[in-house]
Amino acid sequence: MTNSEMAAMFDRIADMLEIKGENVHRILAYRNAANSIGQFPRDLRIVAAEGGLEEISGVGKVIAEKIAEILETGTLQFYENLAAEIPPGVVDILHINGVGPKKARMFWQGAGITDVPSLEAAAREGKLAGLPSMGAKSIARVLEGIESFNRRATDTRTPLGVALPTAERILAMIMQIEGVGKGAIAGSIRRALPTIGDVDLVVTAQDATMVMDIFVQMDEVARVLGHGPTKSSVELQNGLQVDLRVLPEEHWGTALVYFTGSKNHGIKLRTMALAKGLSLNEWAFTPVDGGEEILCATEEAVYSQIGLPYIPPEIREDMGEIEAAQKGKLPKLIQLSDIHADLHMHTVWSDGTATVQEMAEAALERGRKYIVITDHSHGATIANGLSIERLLEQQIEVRRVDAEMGGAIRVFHGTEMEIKADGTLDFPDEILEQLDFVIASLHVGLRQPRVQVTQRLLNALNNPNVDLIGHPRGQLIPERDPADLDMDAVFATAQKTGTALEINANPHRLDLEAQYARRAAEFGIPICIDTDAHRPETMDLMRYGVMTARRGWIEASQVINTWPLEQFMQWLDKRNGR
DNA sequence: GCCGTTTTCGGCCCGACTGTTTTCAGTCG
Repeated sequence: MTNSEMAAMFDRIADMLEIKGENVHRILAYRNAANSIGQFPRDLRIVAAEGGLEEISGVGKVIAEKIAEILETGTLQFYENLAAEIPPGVVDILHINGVGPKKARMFWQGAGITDVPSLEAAAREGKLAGLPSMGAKSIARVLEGIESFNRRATDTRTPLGVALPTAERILAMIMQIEGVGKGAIAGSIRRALPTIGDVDLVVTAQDATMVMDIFVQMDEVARVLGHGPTKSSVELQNGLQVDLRVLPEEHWGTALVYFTGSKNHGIKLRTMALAKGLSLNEWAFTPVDGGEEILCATEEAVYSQIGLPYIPPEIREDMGEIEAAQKGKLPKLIQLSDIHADLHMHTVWSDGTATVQEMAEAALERGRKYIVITDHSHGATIANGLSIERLLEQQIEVRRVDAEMGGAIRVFHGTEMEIKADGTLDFPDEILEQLDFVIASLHVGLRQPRVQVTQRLLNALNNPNVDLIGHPRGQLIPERDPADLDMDAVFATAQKTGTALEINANPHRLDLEAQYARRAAEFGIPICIDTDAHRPETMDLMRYGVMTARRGWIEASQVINTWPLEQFMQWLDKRNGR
């Protein structure tokens, strides 16, 4: 069982305990454990063998024992017992917007409703009307919630690459409204999660009423979920939920911290504030023994009030950032402006849409100082991969373009080579030696058993001609889970060989994802952030890779393609034994 | 169920909006 599958199991336990009406703090404990496990970058089997499960935040004696039972037996008796007691459809009902544990339990035990279709039928046939607190409006709300539930039944979360542009468009529209001062995208988009539950926007205005009225009447709004004086929520036609908060400007700092989250980061800040005798919310710090409120117009002022330096939003996950801040050991995170190169892109030679020349010019326009042309190898038949003959032919063209660019941008020749299903590489060493830069990637056999798929990656790492592993885990967001890789073995090998690992900036990949990138960088493994562009415009997706790297605590010096050209060439020379 | 510069027991962050049992519980973030 993977970490994310185990996290899902603990989340489902929390759901079922909620329906049973268990103690809220016990439920929260399962949720916190699920959250920690889901973000944990190491294989729990190894951690369990080392006896270190209880060192994971939110995992105590009881949950550690449950993890061990899952690892040993493949299942958990506690979970099975709950699942036997509570029909699975009742847990689905809990996930309908507007239905919480109390109503889910009431529908089940009060009316014998055990799945979403029968809830919908009961609502339409008027059978909910007799239940407590189910007036006409509540019934209509349930039906709307079911409609939305069915629409997002396949994937509940939206890729960052879809949510961020939508959020930017809507925020820009709101900023046009008279009286609006500051505005920002907050929540999980600002923290750069690879997938987003809903869009959180915060703006300042002295009079929120007009802002709210315009917001809920936007053209692309499908329905209004809530419409209050400081907070409104809408669902867009594309299914995305957008929450807007409006506050006067003097509350900007506290509001932005509050709505950026994460929840656990915020809880820790509020707990620290309480230790100083201050209650913290989105409006202000309030002394608990009375006295004047302390307003913060900036986020810096909020952190300063708690005695901390500013913490960048991407690492606000309660994953050690507060402790690092206390010790003055926060990383100096990479920025988009640090990027000088793009080392993974495709052209018409394989499955790209532009020529070598056009890609070089597009990269130059974007301020890149050097690039590598890395078309697919012949094993990637579906992508029109290059034979050895075509690869060598392409090299002549790349050299010509490089010369013609006159030094304004350097254009290197490389490949994105298949790691074949049998574990061998697609080009022989004598060919690889003629290339400037070699990426090896998994595209096939991603569902192979753990030992087999891991060994293929280790084979590639152990080849001295391979400089970079492209999108190491092989996930596609949101539709394909990563390969079942032993990442501890991958990191140990990459550390030994000095091979770089990629953060693929394409929002459908974001691979390595942040928690693995963070661990790789801790191992001293070089990181490379690439767009994997198949057309000139997709070079603009670099920002998603940088956001992911920031979320992984990564500094510019750890990223190859922030280096000046000379440093990059020295690194290549050293790898090639020159 | 977790956790500790108040604590190994007794706490566990905080507020907005909605609908309804009209004074507050349920839901959400």
